[in-house]
Amino acid sequence: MPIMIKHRAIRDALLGRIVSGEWAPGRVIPGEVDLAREFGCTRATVARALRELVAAGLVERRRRGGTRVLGRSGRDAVVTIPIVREEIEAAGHAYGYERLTVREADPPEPIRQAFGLRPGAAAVHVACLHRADGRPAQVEDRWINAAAVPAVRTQDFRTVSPNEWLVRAVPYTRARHEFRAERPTDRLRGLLDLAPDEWVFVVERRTWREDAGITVAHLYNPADRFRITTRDPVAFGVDPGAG
Amino acid sequence: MPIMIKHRAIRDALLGRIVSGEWAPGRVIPGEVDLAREFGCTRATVARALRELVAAGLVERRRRGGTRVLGRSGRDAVVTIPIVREEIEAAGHAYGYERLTVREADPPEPIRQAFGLRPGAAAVHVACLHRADGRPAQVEDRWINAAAVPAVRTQDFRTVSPNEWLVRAVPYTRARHEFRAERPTDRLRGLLDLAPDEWVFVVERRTWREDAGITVAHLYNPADRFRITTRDPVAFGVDPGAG
DNA sequence: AGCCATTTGTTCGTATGTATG
DNA sequence: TCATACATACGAACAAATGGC
Repeated sequence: MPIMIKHRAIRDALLGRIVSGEWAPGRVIPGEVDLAREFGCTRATVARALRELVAAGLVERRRRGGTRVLGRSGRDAVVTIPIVREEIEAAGHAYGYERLTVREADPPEPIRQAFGLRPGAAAVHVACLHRADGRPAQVEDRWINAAAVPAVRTQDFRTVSPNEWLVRAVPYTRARHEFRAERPTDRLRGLLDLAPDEWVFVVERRTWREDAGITVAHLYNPADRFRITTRDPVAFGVDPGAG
Repeated sequence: MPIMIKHRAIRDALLGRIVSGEWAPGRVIPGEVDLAREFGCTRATVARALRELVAAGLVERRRRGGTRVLGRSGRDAVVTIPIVREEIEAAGHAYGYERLTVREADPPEPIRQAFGLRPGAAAVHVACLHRADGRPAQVEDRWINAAAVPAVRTQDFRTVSPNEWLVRAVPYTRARHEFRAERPTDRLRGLLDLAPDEWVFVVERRTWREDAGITVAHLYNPADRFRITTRDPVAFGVDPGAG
């Protein structure tokens, strides 16, 4: 049993009063000096505990106004974007990778806009197929901004998937994702071996480095065997470790 | 122009060195005392800046081992679970609500397990339909644990949707979501006025209070006109406010 | 509108504990 | 073993914002 870490104990004690309803949303809780006296520590320690509750979105603080409990609209959640290779191997299946096509070309209009490229500027397009025990699991369709990532021209992606190459080679500063379901094209239906009426679950991933677009990827998954799950954003609710 | 806040300035300076690639993943960055000397402050201030980078998942710290830059697998993102009424009104449509059924009954096995209920224990089931300008937008199918939320028996949900009633009346401590696409039942196809081959995008939401399950909801959306988007978890990358 | 006490926000310097290479 | 570097905490001081008189 680890010894008690004060700021964490305080944070958890306050958390308990909030989730138990003892301190209802809207209520102003005692000030730092009062809490410091109650818990037998200095203001700085209480402040640190409160700062974590702010980061978790549970309370709001204002000078002079004190610390107020927020109502949890409770709509924020954290998703871990799955990496198909890891998912397949974690499930105990054999991972298979096959590059379908790679070419340098003029990207279509929506992609060009995402990259902020002028017409005629070049980009690299890669399509590939990921398998689990030989069965198609995901089609990856990706554009990479050749201006932002010159090294992409030297890659043929024959054995390394663009996904894995990019995370290693190219740092990015922003990412955005979109989840949706789509009617598959005939090509997708064939590649993924879909049931006649089956749709695809699409994960669209875009990354930027500062303001320059790096890549736009469409990850097509058979909707019958794909899902995305979330977890709570308040990490310390379940894991007190990350302080 | 706000005056410089040291720990924030330091945090951003370090962030810049990381995202620019000057400090590549795997590299051990200078220690707290060195950074404190460089930035002209005390160790505590540097430590606070570094703590935020840890929280953001950009670096890893170990006693004696120092602070190491992490490769961004970059898979964490934040989703805001959409509330159908807000989405519809934000889009400038008229929101319509219709309760379909409400009854107290024995929940099916998967729901019972989620609630941790013994067979025979009662729960309330509600089904309702949300509309945008009269057009069906979402079917909400929900079980509520009557043991954990006794007040649910007094509600008929004729005018207030279970969603909005719950967020007001029942605090929760944990939530989990799952996104997937499904072949609709005939009933759903009719209710949502789906195209003949159209699938539904399902948001499954479960909430708990401590260890007691509160509710399991299935939100069925026409896949043709529904999507979920994410944003970056590193708040200070775009908004320096949340320190 | 303006003053002012209150409360949070930031930083300092110091001290000591703890994991670890 | 032991020096190292992070981790926690203290007490003090001043700055900045702001709600209420």
